[in-house]
Amino acid sequence: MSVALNVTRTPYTRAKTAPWNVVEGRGQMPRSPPADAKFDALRKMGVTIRFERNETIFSEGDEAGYSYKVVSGAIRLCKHLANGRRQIASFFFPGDYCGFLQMKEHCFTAEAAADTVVLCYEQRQVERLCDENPEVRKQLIGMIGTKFADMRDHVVMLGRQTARARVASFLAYLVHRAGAAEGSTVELPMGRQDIADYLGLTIETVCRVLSQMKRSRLINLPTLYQFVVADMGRLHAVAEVEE
Amino acid sequence: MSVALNVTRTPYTRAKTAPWNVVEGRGQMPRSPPADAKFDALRKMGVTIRFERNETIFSEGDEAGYSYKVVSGAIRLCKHLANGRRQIASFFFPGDYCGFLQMKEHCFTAEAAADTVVLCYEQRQVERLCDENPEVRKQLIGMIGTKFADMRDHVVMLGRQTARARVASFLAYLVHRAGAAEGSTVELPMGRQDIADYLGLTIETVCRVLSQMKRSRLINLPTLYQFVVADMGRLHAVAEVEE
DNA sequence: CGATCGATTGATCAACGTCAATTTCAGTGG
DNA sequence: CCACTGAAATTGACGTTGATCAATCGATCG
Repeated sequence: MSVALNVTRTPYTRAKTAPWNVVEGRGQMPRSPPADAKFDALRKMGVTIRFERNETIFSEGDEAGYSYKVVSGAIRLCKHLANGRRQIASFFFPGDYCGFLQMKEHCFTAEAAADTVVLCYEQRQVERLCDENPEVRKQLIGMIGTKFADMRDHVVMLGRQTARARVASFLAYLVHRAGAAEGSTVELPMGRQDIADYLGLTIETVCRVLSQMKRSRLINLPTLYQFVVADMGRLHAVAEVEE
Repeated sequence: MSVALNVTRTPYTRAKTAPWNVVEGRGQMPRSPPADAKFDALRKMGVTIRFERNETIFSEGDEAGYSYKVVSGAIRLCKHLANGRRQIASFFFPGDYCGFLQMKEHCFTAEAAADTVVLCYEQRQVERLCDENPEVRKQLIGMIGTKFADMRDHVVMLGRQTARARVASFLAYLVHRAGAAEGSTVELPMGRQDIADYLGLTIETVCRVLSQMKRSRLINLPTLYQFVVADMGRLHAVAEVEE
């Protein structure tokens, strides 16, 4: 799967292919709220697997035999372009279901954006369960709908927002997903390059915007992988207006 | 739904709200292939409606009581931003199903991008049919999967492609959807502003790129609403490499 | 304590947006 | 059929945002 690229800029940390580390234990449950309802019928069939940051979960072109539910960490779904660039189409956070009904093969690559624990399901079983159980079906369709809405928002962001607005939107989204209040510390599980590749920017631009937001006391960055929003109102203003 | 905007640039042709023109006849079938299989169970319940270019089909915030199948023309699904700009998240072409399972209200606006005929279904009935008939369900889920893949490609385009590459990708997509061969004339049902709003560019940039492609004999533009690709290989090269 | 990798900052540049004319096109009425 | 009109498309001149290139910083790990 890995192709020799004639890259001009520093290549990404090469995503390692996972040796399929099956973990016996059950990972701790998500920090975030995305109401989990009960997905128990599925959970019973899931196998817990741990991935290190940058490990590949599946590659574009692989047969789509499994689907995943994130327990902790984060998954990035991305496409590697011919010129050595990357675009991340989605992140999956704890509670998110990452699967694709009726797909023969994956058209994107999934990698761990941080050290990540997932529950892994056989696709066939998910589909069977879906056929049999209308409740599970509703759940799953609901999730798909949510992802759809998220992706449309992503499209709007990429098409029409400035760099500042994109970063602000992203931070606001993370705060929302974490169910955090103004002033509380929120995890930023992925690296700067991942943020850039999600927002359609360069890592330098992301850094500059974050630094500038920090200087203007809109946010604080206690560590590389955490942030605090001082004023959600202002953050939303930057995210939405920013004309 | 229409809000007074303090717009600086020339406003779009104001989308007229449809007086719900129910048409008795059946529109001519799509020019394009998107293998229709059979959707007959649904077709029976559909009501044919005609919309003029720029008529609103439904607005963001409306109750999601109906779904639509495009017979001819094109629908744009878009978001109107605070600063008077617009981003189109999807186009729906003949054969496409535009509907949203398990959604209380629409989070995007749908408008006719050209004079358009649709089949309109009651959402409740679609869902009931979906519950009862596994075949219809598979069909629908398959369509959703296809739209998902399209949207991911859209994200990649917006995030990582140059203006030239975006226009080339879009034209290639239309050729593909039309099932057209190199050298044959393909319809470009929507206006330039719609193309710009889909590609995340300005109308001026779209015009310049199209003109330049015409000058370099990559494409021809017999009328405003038609184009011919001289060399699909070159078009794909521009769409994908374009580093 | 050095080495390494990711993050940050600065200087410069090019792609695309903005603003401002035309030009073309699709109707409409004589 | 042709002149007139308004809307959309096109083209040009110029400015701004974010990309590129390059150097430095800072944390983690032997």
